[in-house]
Amino acid sequence: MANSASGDSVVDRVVRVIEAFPEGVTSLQLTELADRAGIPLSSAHRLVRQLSEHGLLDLGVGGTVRLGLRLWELVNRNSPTLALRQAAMPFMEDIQQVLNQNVNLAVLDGWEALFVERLSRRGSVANRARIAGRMPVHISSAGLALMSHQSRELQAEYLEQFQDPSGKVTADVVRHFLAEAAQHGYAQLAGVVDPDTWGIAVPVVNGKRRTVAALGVVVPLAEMRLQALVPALQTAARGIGRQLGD
Amino acid sequence: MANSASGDSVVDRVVRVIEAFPEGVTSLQLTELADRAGIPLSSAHRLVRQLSEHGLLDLGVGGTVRLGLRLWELVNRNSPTLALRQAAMPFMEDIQQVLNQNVNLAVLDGWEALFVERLSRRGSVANRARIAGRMPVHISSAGLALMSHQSRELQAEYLEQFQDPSGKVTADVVRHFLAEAAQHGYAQLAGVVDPDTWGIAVPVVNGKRRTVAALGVVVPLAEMRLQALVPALQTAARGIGRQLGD
DNA sequence: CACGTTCTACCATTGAATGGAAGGTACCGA
DNA sequence: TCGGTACCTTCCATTCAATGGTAGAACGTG
Repeated sequence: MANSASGDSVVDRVVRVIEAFPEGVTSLQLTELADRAGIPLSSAHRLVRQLSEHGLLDLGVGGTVRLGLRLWELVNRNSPTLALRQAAMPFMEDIQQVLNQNVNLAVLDGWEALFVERLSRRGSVANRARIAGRMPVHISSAGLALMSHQSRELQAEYLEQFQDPSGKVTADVVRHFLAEAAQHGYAQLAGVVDPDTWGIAVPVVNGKRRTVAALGVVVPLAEMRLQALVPALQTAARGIGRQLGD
Repeated sequence: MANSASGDSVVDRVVRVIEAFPEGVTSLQLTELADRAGIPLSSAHRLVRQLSEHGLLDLGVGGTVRLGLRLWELVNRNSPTLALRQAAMPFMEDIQQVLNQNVNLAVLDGWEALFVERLSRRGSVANRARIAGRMPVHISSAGLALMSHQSRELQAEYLEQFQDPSGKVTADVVRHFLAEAAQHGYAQLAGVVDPDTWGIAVPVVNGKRRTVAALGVVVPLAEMRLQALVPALQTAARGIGRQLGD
């Protein structure tokens, strides 16, 4: 026994500690954290204490561990999506005002759409699609809008490895969706979380003609009017793209 | 020379790498990063590569280093301020709709107010007070609102160490501000970034009667109407506090 | 084409990280 | 009141992972 019996580096462990928090959980007991991260308690304790001395974690009195405010601050100040979000925010507010629907902004990460910003429909009670949430490409309008405007190579690679865990969707179906989205310039899809809602998303293209994000809305089926929604979204998306430069 | 000639641990270095990004800067060259973090280039390179393999950083082709999307995702999913922001968001939108002013939400971290959420006034061009920004307690209405409702001990400790770098404000002046804020139940202060604006903030109190946040607005001097602003803020703040529980 | 700059890879050296064990502390139910 | 359990925290001899000087590769530039 010495520098890690399990053969992982300090960096590995730091990552595992941060990753150990289940989605939406903000605090964990030290023992549970050590357990989840697969680190011996004494090592976990030392590591957590070190990190909390730097403010990346917050080790409370009874062994309660939270992510540190300082970490949140650093990440949000220097976030890779900072410029995107700043450029998009005013346009997203426009959409929110004009259409009065839930508006969201997503980027592609791996084979998933990662939602980086969101504005709720005024008066809406629950806002399901949380910020920093993920959705697989093939079951989100944002994902389809993003993927349908990527390079042929990336799309091929995506379709190559595609496999729907539930077995409901085949690669051919997805291929069809992507082709349709590429042709129309927007993607639409029946809501997954809520069957009575539809998602519509359009690509956001930067100065280099690269699709860097998708701007979308989630609307109740009853209010689904493509003729009204798509032009508004496309206009806003073009505005965002112009702000981005690059 | 061996495990760090400078005598710092791996954890120290991981922290310094993340902290190396200046405010608002999203990408850094490897050499500059190593320089800023005070780490030998070869070590920095190895460390960055390890972190980027886990997605905490993103090491681009030409040695361009960014914070990783995964880090942003993890931090925002499990942020210590998640519950607070979720509880506050609807009320902040109410304020935005009713008063049509910049609305912000801050927590106390050290002797500074850390802004954790923000909604811009509709139609406002520049949104100065960035999210994840900090302001010293004594020159922000949010800071004063927060500090004025902390325990006597903490306030004493704060005033004890207080020193204004610019030398314009004395501890006695701050003491007076705090007393006033505590008495009135809100804090007001002339804008620091912009002399023609005023900040007004009220404390957000959770179920345990602990002041956990401050809800505030920034208004142009011409639209400064305490009679209208304070009751609205206080009502929203009580609503947030009720949602919080604890 | 030579020079400066930056990124990347290698590898012998060594002290920082490891984790079992033992000491605290708080809480519970009998 | 008292044993029992379940945490958190500290200690310290062992040892292997991290270190960083060095050198090569890949640029761009005057």
